Amino acid sequence: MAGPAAACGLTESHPGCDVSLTTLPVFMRWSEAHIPTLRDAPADAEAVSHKLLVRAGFIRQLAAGSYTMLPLGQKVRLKIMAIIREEMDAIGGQEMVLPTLHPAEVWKQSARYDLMGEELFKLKDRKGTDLVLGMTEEEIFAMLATELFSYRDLPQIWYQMHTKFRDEPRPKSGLLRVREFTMKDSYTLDIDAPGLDQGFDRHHEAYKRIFARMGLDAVDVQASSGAMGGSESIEFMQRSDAGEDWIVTCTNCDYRANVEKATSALELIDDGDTGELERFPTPGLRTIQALADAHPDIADARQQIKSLVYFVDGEPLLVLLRGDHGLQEQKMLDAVAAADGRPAEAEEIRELLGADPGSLGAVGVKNLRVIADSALEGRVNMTTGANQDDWHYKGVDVARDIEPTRWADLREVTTGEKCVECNHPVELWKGIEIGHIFKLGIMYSEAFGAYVQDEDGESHPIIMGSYGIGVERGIAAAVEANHDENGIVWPVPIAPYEVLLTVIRADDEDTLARAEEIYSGMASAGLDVLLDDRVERPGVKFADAELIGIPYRVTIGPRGVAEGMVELTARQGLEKEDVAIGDVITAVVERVMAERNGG
RNA sequence: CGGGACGUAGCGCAGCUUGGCAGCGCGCAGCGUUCGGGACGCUGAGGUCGUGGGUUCAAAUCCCACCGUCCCGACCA
Repeated sequence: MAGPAAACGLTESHPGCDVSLTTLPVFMRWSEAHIPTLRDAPADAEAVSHKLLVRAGFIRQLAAGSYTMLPLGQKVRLKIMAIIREEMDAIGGQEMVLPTLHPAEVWKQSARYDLMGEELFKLKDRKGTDLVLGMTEEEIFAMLATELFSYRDLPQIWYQMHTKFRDEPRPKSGLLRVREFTMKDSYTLDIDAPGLDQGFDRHHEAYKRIFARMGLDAVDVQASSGAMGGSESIEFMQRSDAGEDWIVTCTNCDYRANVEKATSALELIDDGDTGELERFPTPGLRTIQALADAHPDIADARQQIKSLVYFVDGEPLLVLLRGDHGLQEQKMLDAVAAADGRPAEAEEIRELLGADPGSLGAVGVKNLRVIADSALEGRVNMTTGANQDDWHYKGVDVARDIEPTRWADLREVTTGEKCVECNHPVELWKGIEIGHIFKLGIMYSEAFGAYVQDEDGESHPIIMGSYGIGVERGIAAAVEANHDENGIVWPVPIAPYEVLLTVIRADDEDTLARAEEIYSGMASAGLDVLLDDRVERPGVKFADAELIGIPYRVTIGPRGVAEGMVELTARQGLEKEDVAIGDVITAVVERVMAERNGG
């Protein structure tokens, strides 16, 4: 069929090619029985975005955590990448492409070969050489940075967008947690801390613009740097029940942080005067609650010291918290600069402390490291296990009777607690991490010898920052945030197409000819337009259009054409209006242009 | 890695308890009637029943092992 040549990039090699739904290799309709499942999809089980993206023909799963981007999905992906590229270039970023396949040697040099554990894909080539598939590329960029010698070469912002690999223990939720995905990773190189701050702030602002343009309302929150190392990091979280992170935000001020980092204000507790340390029998009382119930006068949960035994990086650690507080494991790991931690087994605990969980405590413990939560500081008349089954101590004066190796903020914030900055209540919500920016410092520069000389000829390690955006995760987050019971509702800037021409009676020559004229005019006007010239019943085409979620739909049918009219429908809200054929291109251009840059 | 579920046609599933011709719906192909909100009739194509082993005259069905996928947990920049 004769199509508008300008519309199809393949036209020269495919003279008959037309851009239309029928040219998509995969375009599927689903049985009626299938649709209710889609509509009833529980928000907290399998991610809605996954169902929608599969059913609307954007992605296909190859294996757990591996996805094909079908033509529609690839269109969205490329639009997101274009937005990222524009904003990165705008802050002075220079795009390059580094290998994904790395010699293991490189990762051993930064110590991350072991630090990253099993999440790092490791393989061997035919000669037996150990190789790694990159999960992020601080190492390779640091190696490149060894080619810089002078402060005059700085600052630099380098970036790339390509595939990263992670051997996730459990890929899930469609595109939200995968083993292979596209990441925009960028790196700043600076001579000093103020330079790093500037590069970091530029990324912070650029990321806000990127996510706003993607139609997301991502929230920037304080975050733990985890195994990446570094001094400070900010995550960009899209609120969604499909997310896996919990975020704490103040209901009054602008305090916001990942629970892995967040803290809160606590009410002061008056313990009275310090008393005598005394053992007392507590037969059968093995939980905080049981002890509190049995001895409400001295062992309210807030008067107890909770003692947990962990192994962090293989070493035992006794962790102390207030009885009613929960441990935030990432905080514990950050506090002792460990990569990896797990609760100790009952036998291990007995061997270390001589008692079973339920009767543990830190009084008199000298044989292992003790880390205590700051909420215990200055407390007296506390109750805790005596490291002998069925015995506890009361009258514990934390300062007098316990010698923590270290104090740290370890407890997990919960709903209803007060903001650490303004004392108003905080709330918790789930979010999808779509971006993360880190102030790394000099660890990679030192590992790879990336030094530059300053004005005085003195040599300094380059200070690095690193910054990541997960492209496919951004697609999923956008769908989580923009859908209704009929399907996806793409924001214009990342929609696979901006306008869809739905031809009713595409087997009618006059109608189709008129539709192709409109198509051609829209393409010339710079619109990203798709023509649905399938010979299908109207209901089918409308339902598909809504499932796919192209922002504007122009319905062209014999009835309207006879009167010189077409129907313009916005996907958002599905409001329809009749427009004269002569005006439709202008009408759509106006609407699309107003939304194209997002925000 | 622990717990749970599942694996039968392109998709969604039934059949398995009680072994005996491999089925249904949708989709797909052809013809016809339809056509502004998921039409219908007739005809037809399409399956190593996840893989391997075992029991049996006979296995989709019973037993064992393995593989894969999903969910919960653990884990996770």
